[in-house]
Amino acid sequence: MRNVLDVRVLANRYVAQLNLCCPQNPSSYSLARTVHAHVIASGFKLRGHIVNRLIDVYWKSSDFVYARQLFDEIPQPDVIARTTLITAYSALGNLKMAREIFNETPLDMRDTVFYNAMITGYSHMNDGHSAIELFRAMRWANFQPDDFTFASVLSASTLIFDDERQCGQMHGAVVKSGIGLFPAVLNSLLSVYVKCASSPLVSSSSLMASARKLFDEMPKRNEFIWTTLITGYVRNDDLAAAREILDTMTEQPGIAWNAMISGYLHHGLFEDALTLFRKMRLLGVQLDESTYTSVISACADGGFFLLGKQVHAYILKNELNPDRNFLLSVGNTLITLYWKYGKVDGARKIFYEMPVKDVISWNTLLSGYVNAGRMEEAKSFFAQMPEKNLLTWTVMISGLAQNGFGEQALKLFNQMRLDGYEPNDYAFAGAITACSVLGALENGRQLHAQIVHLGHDSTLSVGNAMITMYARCGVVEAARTVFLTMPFVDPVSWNAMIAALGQHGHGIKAIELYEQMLKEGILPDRRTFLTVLSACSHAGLVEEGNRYFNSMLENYGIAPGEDHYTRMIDLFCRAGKFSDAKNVIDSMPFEARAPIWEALLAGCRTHGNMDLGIEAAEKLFKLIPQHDGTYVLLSNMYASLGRWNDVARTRKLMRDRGVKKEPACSWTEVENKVHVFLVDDTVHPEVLSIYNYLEKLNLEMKKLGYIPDTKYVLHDMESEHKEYALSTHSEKLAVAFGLMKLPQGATVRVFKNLRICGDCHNAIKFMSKVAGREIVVRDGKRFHHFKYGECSCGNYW
DNA sequence: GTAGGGTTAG
Repeated sequence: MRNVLDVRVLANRYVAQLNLCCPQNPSSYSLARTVHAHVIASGFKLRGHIVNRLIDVYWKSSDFVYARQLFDEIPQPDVIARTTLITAYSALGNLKMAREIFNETPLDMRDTVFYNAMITGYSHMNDGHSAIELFRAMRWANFQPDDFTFASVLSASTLIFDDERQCGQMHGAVVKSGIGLFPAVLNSLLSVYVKCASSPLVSSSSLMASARKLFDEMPKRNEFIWTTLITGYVRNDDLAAAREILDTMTEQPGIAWNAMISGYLHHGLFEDALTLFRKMRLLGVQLDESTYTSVISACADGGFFLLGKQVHAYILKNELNPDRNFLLSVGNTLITLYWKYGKVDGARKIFYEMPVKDVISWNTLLSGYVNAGRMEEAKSFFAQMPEKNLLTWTVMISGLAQNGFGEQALKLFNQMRLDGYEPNDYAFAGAITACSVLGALENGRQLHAQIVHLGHDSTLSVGNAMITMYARCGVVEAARTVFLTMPFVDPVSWNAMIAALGQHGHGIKAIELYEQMLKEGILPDRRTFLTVLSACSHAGLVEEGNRYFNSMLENYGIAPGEDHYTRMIDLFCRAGKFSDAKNVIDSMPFEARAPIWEALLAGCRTHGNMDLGIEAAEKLFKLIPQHDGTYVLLSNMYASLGRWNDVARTRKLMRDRGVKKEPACSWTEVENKVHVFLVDDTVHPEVLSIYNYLEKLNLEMKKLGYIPDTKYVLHDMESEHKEYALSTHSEKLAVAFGLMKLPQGATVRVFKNLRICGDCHNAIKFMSKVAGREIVVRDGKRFHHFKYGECSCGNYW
C-alpha cells in the first residue's frame, strides 16, 4: 500500500521524465517506452498527465498507431488527451478523424486550447474557410479566444482574404479582444496584410501602407516582425522599401537578411544578393543554412561559379559541425551549382557524399543528368529513386522528350497517370514535346484537348510546346492559332513561331514576324538568330540572312557561335554558293569542328559538289570516325550523282569500320491513325500493296518525264527485304500509302525522322502533280509542302 | 495539449 503523497511524487517524476522527451531527441521514444514499462510494473494506473504525455511522445516519435491504441485504452479521455489526438491527426493530414474526435467531445468539456488545436489543424492544411468558420462557432459558444487562437486564425486568413475590408475587420476583432500586444499575434496580423497585398486582385500599395502603419505602431518588435515586413515588400516587388527596413534595423537578426538576399535572388539581382552577403560577413551577422542556400543559388543562376565554389570551400572550412538539415538543403543547392556549370560529376560526388538525402536531392541530380543529355544514367537513376514526386516525373518526361526519346517519354507520361499523379502544365509540356519529336499529331491533338479541359492552356510552358508541336507535325496554321490566342507570350514563344514559319518554307513571313518582334521592343538573343538564319536558309533568302548575321555583333553585341556559322554555311550551300560557304569557314575566329564540316557535307550532298564533299567527309572521318551520319551523307551525295559504285564502297567502309547505323522508321497520318512502315529494319505487311501502287505511279511519272527506279538500296533495310526496297525510299512509301488511302482533296502528311533525300524529293514532287494533291513531308525539323509539282522550298531544297 | 519568419529541384 502506498500513501497518496508517494503516488504523487512518483507521478510527478514520471511526467518530469516524459517532459524530457522531444521529437528532435532520437532517444525520446525509447525513454517513453521505459517510463511506460515502469508505470505498469509499479502497479500504477495509466491515466492523467502520464498517459497524456505518453500519447504525445508516441505520435511525435512517428508511432501514431501506438498513441491511438493508448488513447482507446483510457476509459474517459480528458480534454488534453483529445487535444493531443486532434493535433496528431491534423499533423498526419487526416482532418476527418480529427474532426470526429472534436465532435465527440461534449461542449462542457471543451476549452480554448481544444478549439485552438482544431483551428490550427485546418490552418495547416490550408483550409482557411473551415478554420474561420470554427473560430466563429467558438465565439458563438462563448469561448474566449486567446493569443494562440488569433495566431492560427490570422494564419488561416492569409489563405483566403483578398481585400482590404476583410483585413480591417480581422484587425478590429484582434483589437477588440484586448490581446493585441502579443508579438506572435501582431506578427500574424502583419502577415495578413502583407500576404493580402501579394494577391493580384488588390492594390498592394494601400495594403502595404496599412501594414507599415501597424508596424510603426508596434510597441515591441521581434526579429520575425522585421522579417515579415521585409518579405512583404519583397513579394510586392518593392526592393528599395525592403532594403530601407533592413538598413534601419537596430539589431541584426540573420533571418531578416536572409529574406532580403532571397528577395534579390528572386528578382534576378544576383550581384546585389552577393554584395549583401559580403556585408553580412563583414558585420558578423549570423549566417545559417538559409543564407548559404540563397547565396549558392544566386551564384548558380547569376553566372558566378567560382564564387559559388569559394562559398562551398568556406562552408567546409567554417561550418565544422553542421547538423543534418544543414547538410541537406545546402547540399541540394550545391548539386545545382555544379551541374549548371557542366560539372555533373562534381554534382554527383556531392550527392553521394551527403549523409541525408531527400526528393529534392534526387530530383536535382536527375535534372543534372537530363540537362547534360546523359540519358542512360538518368534512366537508371530514375529507376532507383526511393521516392518520386510530380517534379520527378516531369523532369524525366521532358528530359526524354528533349533528348529525342519521344516514345519513352509518352510511355512514362501514361505511367505517371497510372500511378495516380495529376499532370501539371510542365508535365503536359513534356508530353507535347514528345509528340513534336515523334510527329504524332493525333496524339498531340488529344493532349491539347485535355489541356484545355484542365485549364492549363493559358500557361507559357504548354503554349510554347504546342506551337512547336503543331509546327513540327506539319500544321503551321494550328501553331499560329496557339500563338495568337496565348494570353501571355515570352521570347521563347516568338522564337517558336518564327521557327514554325521558317520550317514550313514561309521565309518571308518568318522575317516579317521577326521584324514585328523587334518593333514590340523584344531583344533577339542567340537562339532567335539561329531561328531567323534557318528560316532564311530554307527560303533561299541569302542576302537577308547575310544581313541578319552581320547585325548580330554590330547591333546587338552577340558574337556568332559555331551554330550560327553552321547556319551560314547551310544558307550558302543551299543557294549553291560554295565559295561563300568556304569563305565563312576561313573567316571563323575559331578552328572548324565537326558540326561545321557536317553542314558543308550536307550542302555538297544537296547540290552534288563532289570534291568539296569528299574534303568535308575526310575531315569528319578524322574528327568523329564512328559517326554514322557522315557515311549516310556521303553515300547520298554519290547517289545523287548516280555513282552507285561509290555508294556501295562507302557503305562497305561503314560496315568494315563497325559503325552502327541508327534504325529509321517512317509513318503517315491516315484516317486519324498513325501507320508505321519500317521500324528497326522490319517491313510492314502493307508495304507490298503500296509497292504495287507506287509502280503504277512510277509509270505515269515516266510519261511526265521523271525517271524513277533509282537502283540503290533503301538505307534502313537489310537484304531479306530488298525485293520491295530496291526502287523506293521510305518517304516515297509513306506518300504513296497516303495517296492510296486518303480521299481525293485531302492533304497527305508524312512525318519522318530522317532528312529527305534528293531522289524522294523529286519523286514526291511528281507524285503531287500526278495525284493533283497537296503533300506535306517532314524533313528533319522542317517541312516540304508539295502542290501540283511544286515545292514550298523552291530551288533551295 | 495549441501559434508566428527566412530556405533548395523543372
